[in-house]
Amino acid sequence: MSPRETPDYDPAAVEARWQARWAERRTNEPDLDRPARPYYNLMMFPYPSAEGLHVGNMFAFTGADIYGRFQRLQGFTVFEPIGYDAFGIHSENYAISIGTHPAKLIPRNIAAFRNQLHRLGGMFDWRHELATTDPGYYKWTQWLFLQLYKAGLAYKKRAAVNWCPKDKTVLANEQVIDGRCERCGTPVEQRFLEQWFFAITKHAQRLLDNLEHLDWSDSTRTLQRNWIGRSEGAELVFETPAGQKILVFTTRPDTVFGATYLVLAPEHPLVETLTALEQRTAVRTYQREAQSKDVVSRRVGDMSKTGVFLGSYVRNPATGEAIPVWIADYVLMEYGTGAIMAVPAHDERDHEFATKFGLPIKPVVKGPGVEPLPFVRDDGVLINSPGFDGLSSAAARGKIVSWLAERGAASPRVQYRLHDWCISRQRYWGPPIPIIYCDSCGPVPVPEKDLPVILPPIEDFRPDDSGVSPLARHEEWYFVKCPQCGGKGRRETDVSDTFLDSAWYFLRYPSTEFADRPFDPARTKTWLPVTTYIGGNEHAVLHLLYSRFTTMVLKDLGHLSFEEPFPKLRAHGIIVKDGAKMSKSRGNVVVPDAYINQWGADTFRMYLMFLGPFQEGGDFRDEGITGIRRFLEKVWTLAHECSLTPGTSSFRVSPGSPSAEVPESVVRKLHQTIRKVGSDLEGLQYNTAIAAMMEYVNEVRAAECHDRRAVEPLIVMLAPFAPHVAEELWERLGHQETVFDSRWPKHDDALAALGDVEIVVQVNGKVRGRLTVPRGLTQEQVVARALADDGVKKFLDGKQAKKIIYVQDRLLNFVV
RNA sequence: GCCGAAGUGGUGGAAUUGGUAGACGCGCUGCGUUCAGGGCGCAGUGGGCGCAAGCCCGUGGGGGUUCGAGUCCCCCCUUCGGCACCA
Repeated sequence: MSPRETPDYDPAAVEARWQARWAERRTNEPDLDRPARPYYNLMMFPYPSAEGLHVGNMFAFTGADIYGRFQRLQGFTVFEPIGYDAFGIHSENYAISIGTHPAKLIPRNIAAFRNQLHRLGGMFDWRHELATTDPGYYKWTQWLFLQLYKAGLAYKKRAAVNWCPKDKTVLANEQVIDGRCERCGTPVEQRFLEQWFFAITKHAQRLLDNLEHLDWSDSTRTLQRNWIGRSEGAELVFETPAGQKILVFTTRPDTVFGATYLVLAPEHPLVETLTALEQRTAVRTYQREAQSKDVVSRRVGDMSKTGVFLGSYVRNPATGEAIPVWIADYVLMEYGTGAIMAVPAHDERDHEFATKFGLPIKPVVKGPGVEPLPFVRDDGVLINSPGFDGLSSAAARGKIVSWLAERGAASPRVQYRLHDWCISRQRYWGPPIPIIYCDSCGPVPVPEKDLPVILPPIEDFRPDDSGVSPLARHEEWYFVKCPQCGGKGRRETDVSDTFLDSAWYFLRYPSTEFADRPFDPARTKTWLPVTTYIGGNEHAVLHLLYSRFTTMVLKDLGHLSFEEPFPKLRAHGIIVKDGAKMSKSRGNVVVPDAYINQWGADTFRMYLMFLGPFQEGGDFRDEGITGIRRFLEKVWTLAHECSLTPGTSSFRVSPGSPSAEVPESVVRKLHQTIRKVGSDLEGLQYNTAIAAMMEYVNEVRAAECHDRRAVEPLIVMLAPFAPHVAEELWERLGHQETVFDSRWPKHDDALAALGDVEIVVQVNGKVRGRLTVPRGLTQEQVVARALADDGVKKFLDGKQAKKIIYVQDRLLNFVV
């Protein structure tokens, strides 16, 4: 049989053809109402920047798409939606910088993204595309706010906030990196504004506990655990002579006998009453300084201790001694009670402060051995603590708290580092928070029937430094009748945080066509929670925590039947270039479109996956891409060289036993490859899966095997990685249906173990020979053969082996 | 400072989880095809010594456990992420 003429592989033509065909045949549109085996394959949606999808996005989406396509070949009905996280400061700032209105810019960016996503060949169900900027979407973001408001989980408070003087807006703590604005790098200042918060701390313990049962990586769970920051300790009461109680939080109640002074945060409400007359000026000056200090110097920059004595004293509940009260900005109002008992002998910060201001240092814990530090940080044995001396720190903690509790001076307490979620943004490009302030009724939620509160089109959307959102300048929008009494009202002018948009988008995807509900109960029951969520580790904390919180609340309110949205999460790594993160300033940004044009999407997809382990990322070097292209060319040729023997036109999962057409070496390698590629795909180890397919191709070529039964399973395995060329070859091999409606080939362990094995023979752990023997020999049989081997004989040198170690079919070691 | 991850050829990275270190790819070298270039094919490619067979060394550094260590234990160094005056 003469091989057919092999046409050139033209990726551009193949890819255009199949993208059109997928759309035409609705290949990627599963039946959402009656799926056989629903599988919700979710990837983190992108923010549509003006630069277009970057290599990092493509890497992430390709890896997630491969996973979805693989699950489909396993027989699942896979729903793989995509959308755009299009509100937010980043979009708005970019619009400002190029002098365009975001309402014009964003649709343009989305169109460009959509185009790129098509070209990448993802298995997206385009019927369910969404954008958070669509009023049909943010109507329900506002609805979500109202549900939290009604449940008492959304509240307003005046709070010190991070203020970026350049972006002229409040930043969430999370948007402050090293005391600087995450976006523009400007040092952040402190301001006080009325802000909307979500009471996420109410669920801190639940968010922490549930982590135990999630199929997430340990590192991601650890990040969340640290972010929630649970500390166990006690609240102790220190009384003033006038009987006022000051509460402090401590994790070290065992050191209370060593508390020689007390420190309040400068903003602490009791500072006023505890300040002695003669200290009033000094205290006020210090308070003013602390407040005007920007967050950089208070939190990060200058860590040297400052403070002022208030001129008054409180009683240490353990010793009964009067100890001085100070204020210092190393004590933070936001954490604990805003007050600490200072134990300079056992805390580094207190030690520094006490040394600087000449305060007494009283050791109450004896550490093990000689201490290199001037203070003992670690647990030890108590001293100078009447009634408790000799106890270990751990034992003393409980006993001292109980002892003080009897006199009402202590109670156990758990403290979290997590703060409530500030969702207010004094900006334009976001969903308006649906609240109306009425002169007589106060704050009134916008009735659900009046949603969405449309973001009004305003020409000058730029923020100014008034601390008030630009929306306040739009008078027709701003002034509104109170929905309760019909009186004069004004709208809330803050918009909500982008993280709120993305905290529920996965609930919307299956239900995008329903205008009258955020998520359809039947669809939600079928598709949620998300089967597998794949995304970047940069969202390990905030997005994932907020989504978990939102889901939890919706469950409590009866809208959902589950409380964890992402039972299975996989995080991918990042793509670097020349060992450094890609960035415009470094000038090492890779523009992916050029690569797709030059090499085709299939080659590009596979190359990205071959760079390194998906979950770790890798270094982008364009030299390597030729290797993938050569591989696809080889597969192309192999498929065309197959003999199309009549009677074998339907797909066979395996060529069966070795035959004249398919030799043993190919059969064995095929089954090994099916096994390896399948388990690698399940574990997202795409780089080694590709290597395994390459090895298989090398084997088939070396054996000069031209049988379709050796090639068809390869095409199926290749399909998740290079869907276009796989479809093309599948069709050319005579199949009518999409390759994605076929099934993953089944491997047979017996066929994967065909033939002889090589056994390594060692003498004293060093390799001295190799034997090719039939599988399954006993130790005696292998030893006999090994002793006949010249190389082995030489090293045994006539000596008797003291010990022989035999690993079946693998290794034999003589110890002499 | 605290928490986490990682250090393997010229290079990106493999290694059945304690059992042949360097799979697969890139690059490089030689040969072939070619007017030439590219492409493709074949062979080689961790370091040292050697004509060769072969021997010795080798997974950041040092020590240990083991018949056997890239893998486990202890100490140290470096890099990258996260948190950071959180009491």
